[in-house]
Amino acid sequence: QFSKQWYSPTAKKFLPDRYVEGTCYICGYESARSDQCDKCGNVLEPEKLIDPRAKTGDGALELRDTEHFYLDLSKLEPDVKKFLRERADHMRDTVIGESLGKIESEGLKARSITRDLDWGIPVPIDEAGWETKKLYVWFEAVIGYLSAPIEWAQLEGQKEAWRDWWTNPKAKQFHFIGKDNIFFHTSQWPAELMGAGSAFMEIFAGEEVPLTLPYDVPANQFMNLEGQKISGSRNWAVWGRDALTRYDADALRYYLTVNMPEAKDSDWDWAEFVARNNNELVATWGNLANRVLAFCYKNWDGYVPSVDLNTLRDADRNLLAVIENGFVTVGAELEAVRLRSALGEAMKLATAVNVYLDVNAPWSAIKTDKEAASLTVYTALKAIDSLKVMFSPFLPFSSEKLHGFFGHETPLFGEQYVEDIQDSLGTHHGLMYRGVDGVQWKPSELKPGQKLNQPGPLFKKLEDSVVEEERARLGK
RNA sequence: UGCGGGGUGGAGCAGUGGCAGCUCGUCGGGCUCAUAACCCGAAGGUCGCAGGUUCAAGUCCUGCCCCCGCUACCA
Repeated sequence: QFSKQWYSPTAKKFLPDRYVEGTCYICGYESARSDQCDKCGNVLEPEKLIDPRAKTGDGALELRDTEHFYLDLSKLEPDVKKFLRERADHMRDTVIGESLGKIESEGLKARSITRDLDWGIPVPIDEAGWETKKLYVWFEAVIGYLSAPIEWAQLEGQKEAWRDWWTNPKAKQFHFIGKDNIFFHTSQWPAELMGAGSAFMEIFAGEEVPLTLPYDVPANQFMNLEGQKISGSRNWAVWGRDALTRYDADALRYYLTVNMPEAKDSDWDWAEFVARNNNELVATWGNLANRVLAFCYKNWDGYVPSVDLNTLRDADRNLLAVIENGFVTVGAELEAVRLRSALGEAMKLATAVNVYLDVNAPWSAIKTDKEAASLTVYTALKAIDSLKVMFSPFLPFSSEKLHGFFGHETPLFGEQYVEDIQDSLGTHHGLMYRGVDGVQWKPSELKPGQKLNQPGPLFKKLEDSVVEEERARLGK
């Protein structure tokens, strides 16, 4: 299909609309973008722009025909609608509104999948004129969701392993993205998959099997920084590697999770980071683990109290039942990708253990009734050993550390490592993971009398001065 | 302009037509195992604005205001 596009003979290339500005043919504003006038707000037809010029300074412009490939999504509109309606109940309102809601009000239109760009993946056509064109990133990048697992499976030496996700009807695929990419993941990529139907597997493996469609696209809104949009070029950012030189990964992960823009934009605020780290992560959870382990390590000579499990009191059993139920409630929130809520549920359980300790006061009981104190400490330890698992998706490093304090034989998590990979394109790094056997998402089976390792604080309290230091780094 | 999402105590959020909740902060009390951490209690809200439907509205309807995104041949 052909369309008109502004071309710069000087630069010998087509210019994206956003690089073209001129006089608005509606209100006369002289610095209108070619597709929309910032003065009067009207959407413009780029070819009607008066006195068009390149923002890049590439001389006079002329309107030329350019040919591109299109995905005729309108033909798949009924299929995409059906796909989204089937998922509307478990997908976020923001995502369904932006996808199904929009399609219902505006329809699904054809989209070009090639661009006049000098970088990117070439269009695989040998005719003159196509050598200057490239595949549009959102047409090809999403294919990586399929091709990357296939490559991974081959590297792992289990050629068929990728099929666990792609031809297994029980597989649930989740796409974690930002709100600006909702269309590509809820509509275009599913349309590509549905359009291909079982043809991909027929060509690839000689079987007529369809590929798995996405189950959920839990897109987040945006996170700003100290009230402004994050911008790498202006250094208005929190750089991961840099921040990790000053803060523990789990402290950053905690704040990112509780502040995750699941329903609306949120703001990274350094004062709030410090407050939440100190008042919630350290105080409620870190202190709980530390106070019980330290108390036990000191008074039971480094061992879990050797209690008879049949003598557990009602209060002990009740607490453990509440904690055990957390694997259901936290698990359900995780599955529904309500991560803030999942973490909040786990924190509530940590508070429940703090309350239990306050009521049973083993530091008093130990003076008069060591057996009772043993039961309380054992119960609290077992609860913490379970909570560690519930916190582990959010706070993997501290959970592993805590796991170590308990003296368990196998680690909580497997091992990540980098491997050099050789393929037809050369050598590149592959991020690999060697897992741990068995299901980890289950209540603790802490053995009475188990040997503990010397415990210590899980997290660090942060000084208030951090706030000014970090704010001073911004924008420089 | 059109479409989608958001606007709820000081801060951040949840809320399915039926007594407006949670975390933090604030104030008061308790405890002393713990990183001055933990526990209990209290104060604090005309749910963006204006109408409407209903026995009953934060929730449903209409209009308006503000913020963000999509409406891009940017990723």
